[in-house]
Amino acid sequence: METPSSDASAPSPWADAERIVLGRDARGGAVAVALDRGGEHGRRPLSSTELPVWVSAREAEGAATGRGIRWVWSSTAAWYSALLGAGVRVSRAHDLRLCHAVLRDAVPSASALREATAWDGAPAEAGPSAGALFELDDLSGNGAAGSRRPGRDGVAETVAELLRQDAAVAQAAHPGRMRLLLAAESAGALAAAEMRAAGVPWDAEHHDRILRDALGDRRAGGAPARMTRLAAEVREALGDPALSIDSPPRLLRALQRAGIRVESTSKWELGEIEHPAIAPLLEYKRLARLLTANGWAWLDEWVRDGRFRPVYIPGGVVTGRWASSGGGALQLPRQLRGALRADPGWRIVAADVAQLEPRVLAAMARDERMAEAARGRDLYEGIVAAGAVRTRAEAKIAVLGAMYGATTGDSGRLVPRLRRVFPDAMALVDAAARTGEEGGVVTTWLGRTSPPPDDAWRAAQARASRSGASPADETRALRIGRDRGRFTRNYVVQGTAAEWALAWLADVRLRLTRLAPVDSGEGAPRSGPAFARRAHLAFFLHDEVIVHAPAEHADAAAEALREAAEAAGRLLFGAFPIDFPLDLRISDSAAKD
DNA sequence: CGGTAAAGCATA
DNA sequence: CGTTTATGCTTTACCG
Repeated sequence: METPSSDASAPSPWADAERIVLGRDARGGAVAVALDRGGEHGRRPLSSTELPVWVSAREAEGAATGRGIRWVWSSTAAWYSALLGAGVRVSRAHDLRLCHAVLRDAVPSASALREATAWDGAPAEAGPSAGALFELDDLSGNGAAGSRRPGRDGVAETVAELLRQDAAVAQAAHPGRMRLLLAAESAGALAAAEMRAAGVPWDAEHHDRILRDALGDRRAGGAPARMTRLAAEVREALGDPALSIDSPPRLLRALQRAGIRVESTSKWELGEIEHPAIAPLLEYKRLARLLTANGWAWLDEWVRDGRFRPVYIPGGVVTGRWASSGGGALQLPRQLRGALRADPGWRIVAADVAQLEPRVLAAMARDERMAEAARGRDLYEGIVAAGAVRTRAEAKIAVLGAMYGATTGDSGRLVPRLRRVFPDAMALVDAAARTGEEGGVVTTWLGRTSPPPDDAWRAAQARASRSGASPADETRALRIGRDRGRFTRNYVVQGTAAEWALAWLADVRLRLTRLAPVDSGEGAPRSGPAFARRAHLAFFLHDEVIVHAPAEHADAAAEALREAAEAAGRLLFGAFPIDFPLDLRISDSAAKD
């Protein structure tokens, strides 16, 4: 039930396609409602067996006519996971729950939308350990439907919410940009569901080898060999044979008893100390972290049949970045990247954007000099060449300080030099910080809007502005204000970078559908759904995309990644001369050198 | 005993 | 040449 690939051009994620709403009727069965400009024109009940067949047929028709379909549903995590489980893939969607969250904050005048509070909050979704994806029967009311939020999947409510969202988009500050944002957000949800279904190709034996090399042999009922030995060295050096190293308070007391003057057991504080206990202790902590976070227990829980299946949460971070739940997909240590390994006959095509955030800042601010410094490979070298600072290391610290709001140390000292050379870029982040300090909201390039100040901010400001406020109240209000300023300063940059990355991901996803599937048999993936028989997205991490591709399509996949990056830049910033160069690697694994 | 906070560290 | 943004996860400590 593959959707056919078009020969020449990939479908656009942004196209103004025909919309078909999927919802549930009173008995819980699926219903499709076709909408065009004049309104509803056709309604069709679908049994749980008809649904995937019908969706697949409409999708194929849409591809053939060139106009395409945009599927509108309450939640991609629920509806699309079920369709994928039945082997059906779609090109475009509109995820009402995700788009509701964006519009609610971005268009405060859309009161009908704000009042539809059933759309707030988390989606009904399968738990991370459930393993099984959603069943179609859940959508037709026979399964765990009782546990789902009522009132959101109903077809009337689904159509009503879409109309509220259409009205809200029209009221947005920049409706065109908002449409792009909603399409990007929804495309990201499709990609997340597909990546979960396909899984990250994961070599459990290689992972096990990394663990044994680092930790030593596995011991039943105890810590691995090397950890046990390091722990003994630490106890010996501290003269405390019974010390429990895993307990920070006990460890801290033991360190202090041994005459080591530290206030915490953190590695950056310990790193300053010269004492025979320190080296084995730091090594022990490093290994303990590896064991508990990504050790054999993680492998047993999260890797099955050569695939790691993380749970992505699109839009899970206020800035629009994805979050994850279970599996820790967004915190995979670099040490384990080598276990992300292609199937036999396949390749890992890994791409990441060099210095995405400052490039995005240059483009948003229309800062020509900063864009010039960014042209080519390394933005930090460009900043040195522009004369702002003397070395690449200084440039990096200065740029991070500018985007994070550093005020102290070398970072804070270097930021003013950046301000002299790139006044437009700095004015943008400085203004965002000022707005945040004053309690205002800021928006990304496409219009995602930061949350309003929280209760702590309002309470602190209120206390400080009373007559008779103490100096302590004023200091506290100032500090909380600055904290919020650093948040909004970073929000506009991190959020716009997330938009660029979503646009990139969405475009890559559809470009890859141009590549033909490979036959089962030799070179076919070891496991996974039918759509994963061709080059497919395997991993996404803020500014990095990994594609799993048949060896013969690896170069084409790399080209798709490059073309999509260029397209994303043009989509967001038009003709403004900013480029987004990629680090591209084609290899058997995702290990970095 | 169960739920939550905090520490600490991994990622961008 | 620095610790400033956003997260998730595991462990221990602590509270009712």
